[in-house]
Order: sequence, then structure tokens, then C-alpha cells
Amino acid sequence: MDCSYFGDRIICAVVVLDYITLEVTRKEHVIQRVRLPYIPTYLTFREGCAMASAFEKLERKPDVLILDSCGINHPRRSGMASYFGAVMDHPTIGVSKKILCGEGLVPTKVGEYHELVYEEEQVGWVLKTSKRSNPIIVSPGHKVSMQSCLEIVGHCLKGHMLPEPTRLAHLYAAELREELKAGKGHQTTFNEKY
DNA sequence: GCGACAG
DNA sequence: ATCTTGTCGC
Repeated sequence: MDCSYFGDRIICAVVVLDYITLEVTRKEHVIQRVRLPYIPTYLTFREGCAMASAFEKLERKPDVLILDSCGINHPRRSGMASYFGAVMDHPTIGVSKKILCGEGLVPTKVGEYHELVYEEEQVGWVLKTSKRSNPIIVSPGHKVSMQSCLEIVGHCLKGHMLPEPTRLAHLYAAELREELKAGKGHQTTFNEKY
């Protein structure tokens, strides 16, 4: 899942892929009004409601959810991936492009990775996924081990900076944003259950 | 007080 | 996240 914005609207897009083939199985989305500003370490309160509504639209839930955010690599060990996973009681993994907290060696060769450490504790990984892009941060969200999150994200890589689920959700969210901008937002129906 | 700070 | 042109590299 990933979110994009347009004016005072937030668009949350979710794309489900088959784990073996990485082919898209399902796409859903919701549009809501932005209710809170972005405040570092409190991202869940800005995007959480839209994500919950989008996730509930899936008749069949995926085995694991990858979010564009932090997992346990967070000052309170509760990045949006962890928080959302706990609230929805569903396995999650956090994938981000910048470090919110913690530090680790910088991987330089594709496939290379290092531990992301925060307060003497490993909270994730710094992974080099493509030649030109900066490494990405991978961390356990909820009900996924430190080892598993790395394996799962690694399996979803196709030579791009981001794993396919995140990359495709990002593209879909951007596509929906353009449609809204073009006025094609016929279905002005907001899904604001949360 | 200063700098950092997921999206 | 969003605004924004060209540009370097696969």
C-alpha cells in the first residue's frame, strides 16, 4: 500500500501480487480528506485511516503487507508498518527510502546489506537494491522476523530501488492522483469509515 | 539552543 | 508527500 496526495485529499492505493509470479492479483483504493499534518514519528495518524479503509476493501487479504514506512526502526519502536499491523492484527513489513532513526554501514554493491542499529539494538536493514539508487531501509513491522522481512523483500525485487508491491502501489497511487487532478474523480464517494 | 526528522 | 527541467546511465 502507498498514499499520494492532491489538495486536501489523500489517496491510498493497495496492490496485491502473487508471491511466486509477482503478478498483480488485485487493486483497490480509497480517497479521504486529509485530517492531520505530517509530523515526524506520527505518520500513522495522518495515513492510517485511509490505509485501514483501503485494506478492508480487499475481500481476500494478502499474507503479508508491505508499507512505505518504518517498522520497528522508530523512536518508539512503532513506525506505521508496526502500528498498522498491530491494530489490524496482520503481518507487515516496513520499507522506506530514508532513515528516521538508527545507523548502519552504507552498502555499495547491489545485493549488499547491513544491520540498521538503534540504541544498541538491530531494528532493520540497509539494503542496496539497484546500481544507481540509494539503499532502502527494510524493517519488521508486525509478526514478521528480522530475517523474514529481508528474505521477503529480497524476493520481491526486480532490479528497481523498491520491491514490486511498493513500487506498483506507488505508481497506482500516482495514477489515481492524476485522474483526480483531471477531474475524472466521478466517484467522489469518500470512504471515511475511519 | 541547534540540527534531524518515514511520507 | 508535492513543486519542477534537464540530464546521466542502463
